[in-house]
Amino acid sequence: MELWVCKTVRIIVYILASWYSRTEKVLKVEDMANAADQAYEKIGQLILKGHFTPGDRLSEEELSRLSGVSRTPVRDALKRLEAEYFVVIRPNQGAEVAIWNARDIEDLFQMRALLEGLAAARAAERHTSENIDILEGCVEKIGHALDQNKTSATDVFLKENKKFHLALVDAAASPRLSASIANLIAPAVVARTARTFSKTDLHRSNDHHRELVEAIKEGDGELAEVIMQTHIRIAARSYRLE
Amino acid sequence: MELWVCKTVRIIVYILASWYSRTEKVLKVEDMANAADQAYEKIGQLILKGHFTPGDRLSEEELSRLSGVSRTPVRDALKRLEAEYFVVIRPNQGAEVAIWNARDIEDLFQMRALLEGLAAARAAERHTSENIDILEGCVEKIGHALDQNKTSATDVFLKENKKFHLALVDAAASPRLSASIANLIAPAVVARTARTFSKTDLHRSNDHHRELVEAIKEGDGELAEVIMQTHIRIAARSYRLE
DNA sequence: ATTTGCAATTTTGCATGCCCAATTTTTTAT
DNA sequence: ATAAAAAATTGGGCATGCAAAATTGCAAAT
Repeated sequence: MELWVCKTVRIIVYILASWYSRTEKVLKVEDMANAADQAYEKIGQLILKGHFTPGDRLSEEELSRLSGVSRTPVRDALKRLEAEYFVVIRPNQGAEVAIWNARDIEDLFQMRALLEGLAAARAAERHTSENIDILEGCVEKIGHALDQNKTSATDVFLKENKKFHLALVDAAASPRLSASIANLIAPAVVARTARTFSKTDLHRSNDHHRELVEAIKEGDGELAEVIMQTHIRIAARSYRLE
Repeated sequence: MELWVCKTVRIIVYILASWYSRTEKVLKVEDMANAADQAYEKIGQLILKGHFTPGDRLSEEELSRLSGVSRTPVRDALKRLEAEYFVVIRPNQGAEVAIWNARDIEDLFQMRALLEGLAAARAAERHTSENIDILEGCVEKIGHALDQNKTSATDVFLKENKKFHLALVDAAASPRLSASIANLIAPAVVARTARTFSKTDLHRSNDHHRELVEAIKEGDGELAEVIMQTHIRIAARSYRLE
């Protein structure tokens, strides 16, 4: 058993960068017709890739050139990024990349734990059978991928994990809650994009998922809430530890 | 004692409309130079006054005429109102006044309870002496106003209550948390703008405030958190009962 | 009578030009 | 030489014109 732990492959997981990743969002939008979306994606990528670093000033004209659209959709994009705490806009003084400290990250994870916890509780009260099917499907697929010791397990985990969280928030049937949570998820990427997760971490994570589905199916909102809070606070801990 | 209860003046309190009221916001902004702010205020007022009712379509051009500014700042205003859940914007299909049901209101109060609770906990850890001075000043003034049986007690309560909550969120020293909470507070106005509060309710509310300040001064974050959650959930209950 | 397709109108989304506010630089006076 | 004031420059805020998408109305066919 000890041997097994030693053999555990420490997989590099771009956990937060791909969890609810921005690149995924690109793929999800089929046509990419909107100029504003285009600017939003481009600016987000520039920040994530490090072309702009926290504190850098973001000139509308420069962003307009870089993203290939005019200043109007760039302004829209900056507004969206401000809502997601990626940038800070001061009236008449333009925008700059938001600066993060340990406190900010801590607060964000706490906010996520509380709100996603509430979402889990609501999901327990309001779920449909379709919601459950999706959630169980995700748990199933991750479990199956982890049982086989393939390297693709990571990819499956990331994909299905994202799907799971989105489906759970969706099951809460609360547009405002969904919107608030969506705004909290992206920014964690800014401070640190890569994390290492052990296979045991992935197993434990999926155990949480399984427990969540059980609680939701039984309609036990309080239980679902605390499981979700635990789930996210553990993720926050891994995030903290280097 | 029974007599006293009977004599209790049931004060009409535009509790939520003035708690963190929009009209107050107008006064707070000195110059009112921004066209976008102007549009934001005007549209908000039109919704609150009932000129637009939930589900109504909001044409940019019409709003432009009504607010006296061009369509660009109107669009900005609509974006802000969307963030505050006042309106819903669908791509290429314009904006409409958000429709609320009991669930939505319930969720909003829950979200407020959780996030303002977190703010209280953080305030307990991060407060400065200036924060405490402001908080104690508010409690003091409300207490004094309630002791004298003047009708102006209501006005004092509304003003200082608002100040108290803003100061507490400010003491949490978390910009993201402040922003999220700010977005949650305004929309409760939409569904119901007037509430009746008894004098005992006002007393109890200020007792909560007093307890909060004590917990924060002692650095007891957990206590501050549950007090704040209780405080808001009780407000939500009064809100529910007709 | 209901539905489907097409056209006309309405309305949003985007580009661009102008104006004013904020910042920086230069000049002048002490 | 330093500080204050004024001028210039940078850049965001706003208005408006144009193009594309959606809604609506009408007509025709099933």
